[in-house]
Amino acid sequence: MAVTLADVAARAGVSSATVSRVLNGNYPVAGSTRERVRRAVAELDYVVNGQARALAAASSDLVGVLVNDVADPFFGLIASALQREIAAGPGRLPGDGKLAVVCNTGGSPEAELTYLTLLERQRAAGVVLTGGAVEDRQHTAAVTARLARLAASGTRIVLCGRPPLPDAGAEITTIAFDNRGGARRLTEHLLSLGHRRIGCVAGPLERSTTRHRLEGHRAALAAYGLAPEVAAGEEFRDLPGRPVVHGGYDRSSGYDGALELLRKDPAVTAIVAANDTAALGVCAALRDRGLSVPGDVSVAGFDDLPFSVDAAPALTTVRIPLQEAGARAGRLVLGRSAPPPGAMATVATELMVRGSTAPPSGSAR
Amino acid sequence: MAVTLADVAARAGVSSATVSRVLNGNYPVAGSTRERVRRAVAELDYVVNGQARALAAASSDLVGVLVNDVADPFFGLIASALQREIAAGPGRLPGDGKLAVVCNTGGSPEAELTYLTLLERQRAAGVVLTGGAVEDRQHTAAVTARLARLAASGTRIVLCGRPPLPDAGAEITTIAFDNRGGARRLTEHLLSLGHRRIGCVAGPLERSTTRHRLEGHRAALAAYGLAPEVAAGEEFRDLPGRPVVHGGYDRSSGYDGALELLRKDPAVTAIVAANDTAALGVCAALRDRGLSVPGDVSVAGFDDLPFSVDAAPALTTVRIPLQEAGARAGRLVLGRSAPPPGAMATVATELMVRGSTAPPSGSAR
DNA sequence: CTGTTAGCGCGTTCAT
DNA sequence: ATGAACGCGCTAACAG
Repeated sequence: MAVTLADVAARAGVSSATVSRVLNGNYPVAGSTRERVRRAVAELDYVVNGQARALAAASSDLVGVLVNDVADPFFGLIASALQREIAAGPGRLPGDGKLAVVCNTGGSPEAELTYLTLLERQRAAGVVLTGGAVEDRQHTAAVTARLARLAASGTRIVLCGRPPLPDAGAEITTIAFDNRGGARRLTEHLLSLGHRRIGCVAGPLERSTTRHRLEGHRAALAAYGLAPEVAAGEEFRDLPGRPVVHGGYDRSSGYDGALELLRKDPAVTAIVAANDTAALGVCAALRDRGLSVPGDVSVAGFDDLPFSVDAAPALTTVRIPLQEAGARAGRLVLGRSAPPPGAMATVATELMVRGSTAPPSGSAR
Repeated sequence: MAVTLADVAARAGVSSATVSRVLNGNYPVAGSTRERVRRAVAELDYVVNGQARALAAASSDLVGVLVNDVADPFFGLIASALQREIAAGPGRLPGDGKLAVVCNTGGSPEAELTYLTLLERQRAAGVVLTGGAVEDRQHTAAVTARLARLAASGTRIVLCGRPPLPDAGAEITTIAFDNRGGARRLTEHLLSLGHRRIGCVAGPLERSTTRHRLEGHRAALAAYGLAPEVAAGEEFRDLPGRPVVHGGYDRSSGYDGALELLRKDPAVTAIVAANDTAALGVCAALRDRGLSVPGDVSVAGFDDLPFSVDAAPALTTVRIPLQEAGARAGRLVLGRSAPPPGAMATVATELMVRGSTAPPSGSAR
């Protein structure tokens, strides 16, 4: 069996309480005693039992990080920055080191709830939910209820890259991404280049990120008099000459979406993709159709993932400071930094213009 | 405070032991009693305390997955497949659902040991170490010792994408990648195209993956009479006309490495990169130098990550079935599938020839 | 089938 | 400054 506190105590000739005090350093212990205990710990290769400690102290050092897709660098970048931030490191207290638990929901609402249960069961110190939320009334209510309970029991909750949950109380801090503004600037960029027939290969339906990006897109069109303003909650339908199709955030969704878009409107001169990965698929589909980018069709992505600059041509996209956001979420979930006013901060996004967008071929130069 | 077993028991008018039995379903309970307990659980929104359960049952449902870089899709793909495999799912027993804890070591030996301690403290059900190992005598010994102790205390250990640890006993199962064979076939491909001055922008020094890929590279050269066989353990030095530089697995390392390589030997006609991400950096550096790929210089990557096919030109690379390997590691760490003979399996790698490699410009066609 | 009784390993009183 | 004793919430052995 594993070595326990009592073993160490026996070896050091003290009581287990003393060993506990030495280990946690939160109580005065005589120097010589401390030394003896330290030696015994080393000699026995003692490692505290996390569950016993958590049970007795009613606290744990686990921080859950829910992501929609670990294989997607979007989440990887957030998670790695977050993990770096909360791990024990030089210049930080040893007990401060929390263990980030990256949980892959695959975008499934059920998996999300399952993981929240698991984390509640583990009495996690904190939970960070990253990326777009599934906007289903019932699911939102279920998540809200679970998070409220977690928060009530002392678990710190942070939302990173998803909209705030107004009904959950003020205990939940939100770091939102300005997807709407970024999308708007992106479409404005295309419009200013002269594009008028702009298609969207959007993300999954009912995902908050998808909705926000489409809202920004529509706002830009509306500003050019090309689309009616869409009231909140209203659905996004195709407009003549401005088709929209939905898919996932992966390359093949982009590929298929582009083909579908071309079927709907063969005359589009620009395509806005759900994200950079999908944009690569869009480019591939266009290439396979014999269309050049940006000669025949301009293509834009979103997120500015590291590989975007190496695509052919380099992708025009919208940069989200994912690492900064992840690090900040880490500080917030530890309580190391104070929540922003209103428990909510929006991180700015930045338009990155590169080679994949250009004036439409028929435009006067 | 949180609802406890006793609360549920009181509410249902039974003993806590009965509630425990209903929850775990590992003991006969009368149907009517079970129903009453179920109702009480639902009404009270009861969630078991994981630590208490783990403490009492001396087991936990945590599986640690150590990765060198969560932001790198190489690890993301392994981790997501693994997590999918070990999570509770349809057609699996509910208690079977384990929680994968993705731990980001950043390639740091200290972080690796820290996480192993943390996982030991949590009495993890299993630990999977993925990706190349740091080949330092002392560190290897430390890791081996820790893993041996973990294994002895019942934690299942699986190595995925790193070489076996011979001294740790047979309890540790290894899924190795055939980096050596893949690298060899890759360099053979370049040689057969007519390249003779081939540079390497290799991975970090002392990383097992780096060593294996370089060994394969050298083996191919040797087969063409272009390099002396290198004895095991011997260092890799430059050969005339076949320069090697070391860096990380990121894009900027590839970029810098390519520039350094060109300084060492401006006449190289082909460059083998540490992985696909670095290869993109290599291509960018060549482009910035006014060299075309593959016109002036051929470039090859490794891993065949999803974006490789969309690079310009598409990358010739070596495919590793990362998802299959991750899923297999998941099954092994759960004990759901039997270890291979010798506790070690090697997954094959496959050469993917694409547009980034071509005969050298001066070659007779 | 169900209740009672002991711990699991540790933190934390309360004494000393 | 140190030790003894209790309890965290749950499972498992033993009765009944």
